[in-house]
Amino acid sequence: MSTDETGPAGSVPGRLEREAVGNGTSPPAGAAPGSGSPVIPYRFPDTTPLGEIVERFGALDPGVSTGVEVRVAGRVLAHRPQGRLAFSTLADWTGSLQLFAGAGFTEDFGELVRSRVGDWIGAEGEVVTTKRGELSIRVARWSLLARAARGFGDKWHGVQDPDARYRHREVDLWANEGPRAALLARSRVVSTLRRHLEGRGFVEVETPILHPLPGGATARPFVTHHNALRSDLYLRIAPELYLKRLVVGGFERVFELGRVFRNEGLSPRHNPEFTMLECYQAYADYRDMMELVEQLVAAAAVAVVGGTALSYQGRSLDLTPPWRRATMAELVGEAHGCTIHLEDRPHLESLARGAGIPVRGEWGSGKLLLELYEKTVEGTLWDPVHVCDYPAEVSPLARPHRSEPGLVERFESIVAGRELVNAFSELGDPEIQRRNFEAQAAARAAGDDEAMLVDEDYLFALEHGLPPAGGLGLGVDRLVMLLTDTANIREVIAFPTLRPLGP
RNA sequence: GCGCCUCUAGCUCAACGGCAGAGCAACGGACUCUUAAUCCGCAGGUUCUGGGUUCGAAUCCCAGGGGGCGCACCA
Repeated sequence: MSTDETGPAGSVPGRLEREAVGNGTSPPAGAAPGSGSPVIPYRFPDTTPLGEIVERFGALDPGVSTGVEVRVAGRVLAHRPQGRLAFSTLADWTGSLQLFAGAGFTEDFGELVRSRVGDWIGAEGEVVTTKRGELSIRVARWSLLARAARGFGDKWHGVQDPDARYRHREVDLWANEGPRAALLARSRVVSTLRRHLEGRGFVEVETPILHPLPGGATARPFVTHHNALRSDLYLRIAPELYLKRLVVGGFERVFELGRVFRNEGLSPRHNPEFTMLECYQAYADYRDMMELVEQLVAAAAVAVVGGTALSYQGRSLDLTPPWRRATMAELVGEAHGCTIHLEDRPHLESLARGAGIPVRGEWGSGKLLLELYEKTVEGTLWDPVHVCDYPAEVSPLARPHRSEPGLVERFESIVAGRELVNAFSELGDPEIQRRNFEAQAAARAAGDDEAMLVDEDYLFALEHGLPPAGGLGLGVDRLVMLLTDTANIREVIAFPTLRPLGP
């Protein structure tokens, strides 16, 4: 076998046969060992994308011969042999086009007739229209590029079983319409975010994924172990602290687009690993971040759907800047028809009990306000809102509000009832930061296993001076969900986390 | 982690206590303009797994496994 230049796929047809266990398919009878089973080429260069051909020739009259020869490659999505003629639908990632073959003008016509849905094929021929007027390639020569030994699902229904779709995404991508569009949209979103930030002078950086201490968010981490260092490390729950250390180091505008990992339950809106955009801008505050969020989201929307007004899950959604800005206290007051004062704890407590929230004694009035907001307001917000001015006690990394005691300059951007962005005027005072960390550590000691730890390296960095800065974190998967009108986060992740099969 | 629903041929689904079936795919054949091509033929099963009830279980019960949704947690 090692001397056979056609390689294993072409030289050992018997192997194909043994591996074709799925649906009982096997090579055509004509491809028995030694009797000329097709030779798979190592390359098939200089092809024209099918979408380009469709666009160039558009609508022609029936029965036209253009005189233009093209070379194309793709996957057979439908196959309609008809005696001494055969029609196939070939698709690549730019579009699809019909192949038109005939015994009188196509080399190896008999073999082409035996090709199957799912096979990869390269072909050369003239661009024509058939008698019925369909743009086609009149195949003169062709080559099998890969044999599909397994099927791609039902012709009408594709593959519907979610388990099969997510476990075998390669099948899903060919068998169903939506998934490929969703992943391409995701790519456009990421590319747009990156270009937009670079256009504003931001520099993309990469910070560690293996953290000696989890930090930058309240979440349970994944733990792993480094053998040579003989120490446990944590997969990052947020890049925040490292990015701000870069700002201390003089990187005035930084961003990172990357995966973070949180050891929490799965749901249609939560995957254990997800993509977050975080950026930090020196000399800016949280109001500047609101403007940045609006421009980033609007740019992504234009890139994917062509505008900032769209439809999500049957409801219209307008992402056009500027977005509404309201404080958390205002929104909670609106919902309950009263005025909220953070210092009026008995009032907050009675509202919470009225809303059926189990109030815990150790909660401060800030935590009470946050609970009220999350349980009674957040899910009801639809069009975008920047929810501003969070309680200090639930925001250990944000800077105290310039005029409102007990609050910090923090906002979350809520779109379609869900948190899309979390952002602050960054806390640069190392003494306040140390006190906040210590309060978190105390909560952790009291049993809150999502509370933060004291990060001495981060405090050391702050002691060298963090300039005034605004920072934001944006959930990229959720943004893609909004722009592709999908309800399940797994639809916009190529290979979502699934429970492993087997014993 | 808890609750509800679900799992039948490669795929999409019937059969719902009484012989496990259809369409598509695949395989063999016919067919010179098809479009979900059509027509003829052939083959395809641990009904997710293991127990139980019953004369008889895909169907009812119990346990386990995968998935979906909801709750909790969170972005």
